[in-house]
Amino acid sequence: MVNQAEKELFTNKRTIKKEWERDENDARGKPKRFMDRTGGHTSGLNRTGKSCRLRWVNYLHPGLKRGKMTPQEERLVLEFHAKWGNRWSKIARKLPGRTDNEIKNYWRTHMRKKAQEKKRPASPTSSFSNCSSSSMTTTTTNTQETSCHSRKSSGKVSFYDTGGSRSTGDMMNQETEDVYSMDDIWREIDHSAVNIIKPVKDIYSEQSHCLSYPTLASPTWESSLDSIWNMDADQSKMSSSFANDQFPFCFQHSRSPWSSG
DNA sequence: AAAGCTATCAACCGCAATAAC
DNA sequence: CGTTATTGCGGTTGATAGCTT
Repeated sequence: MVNQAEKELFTNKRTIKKEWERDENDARGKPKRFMDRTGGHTSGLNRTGKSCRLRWVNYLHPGLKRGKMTPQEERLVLEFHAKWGNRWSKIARKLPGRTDNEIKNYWRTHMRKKAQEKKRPASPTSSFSNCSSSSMTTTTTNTQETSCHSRKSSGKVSFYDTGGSRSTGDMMNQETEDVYSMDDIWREIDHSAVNIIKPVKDIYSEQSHCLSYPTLASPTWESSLDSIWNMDADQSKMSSSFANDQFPFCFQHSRSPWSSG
């Protein structure tokens, strides 16, 4: 949680450094990596505007939830991933307080776990170690569309890219030998999990474009954050205007507050 | 207690799209 | 209208905490 004084540190880019110094020993106590390998402007910081922005979005944002995913959230991630594949930002918009990065990380861990368990000799209790094992949902078809969407240009193949029937690169081939393939995982999910859980739509109205979560990290920010998390893919096009509306304190300049130029 | 292993998650990379000049 | 800067995104890496042996 970032208090008012901390928020105000963002009022202009010059204060970011202060915030950074303060944050250096933040609650988690983890040392941060301050290397900037992008070679951009750093404004005396070992940070670019870009990395500042990223850190705000993924870590410092007062509306972010902390802690483990709830069973509901896990379910939602699975549901929406089945729908949209690796469209993490889109999924994140449906999960108030969660970032695409967080969801991505979760998914990666999650799928790795699944892969490992699956790889083990068939065990009758084989499932995810958490409740999400029973929360897998129906379709896998859209994952193909997904992977088309991901990595438009580089053609890299991700470990956690659920891949579908996409042509597999070297990495995937390797995985077939070393690790349980994502295709297999999805097949497994298909076979085992259909109808196990109540469809997400029954829990949260999709029409609302957002899940009305009972708690947000910051009540003060709730209303504004709602609109952030409510943003749909198309709405996100308006992100620039959102920036001005939601974070007036940090967007005093017409250009980005993160830029150091 | 120490070493090895695993899980977690913040941050980096690089590309594309968009905005500002 | 071209150039440059910024933002958004998905993929990936690596440090570290915590667990196991």
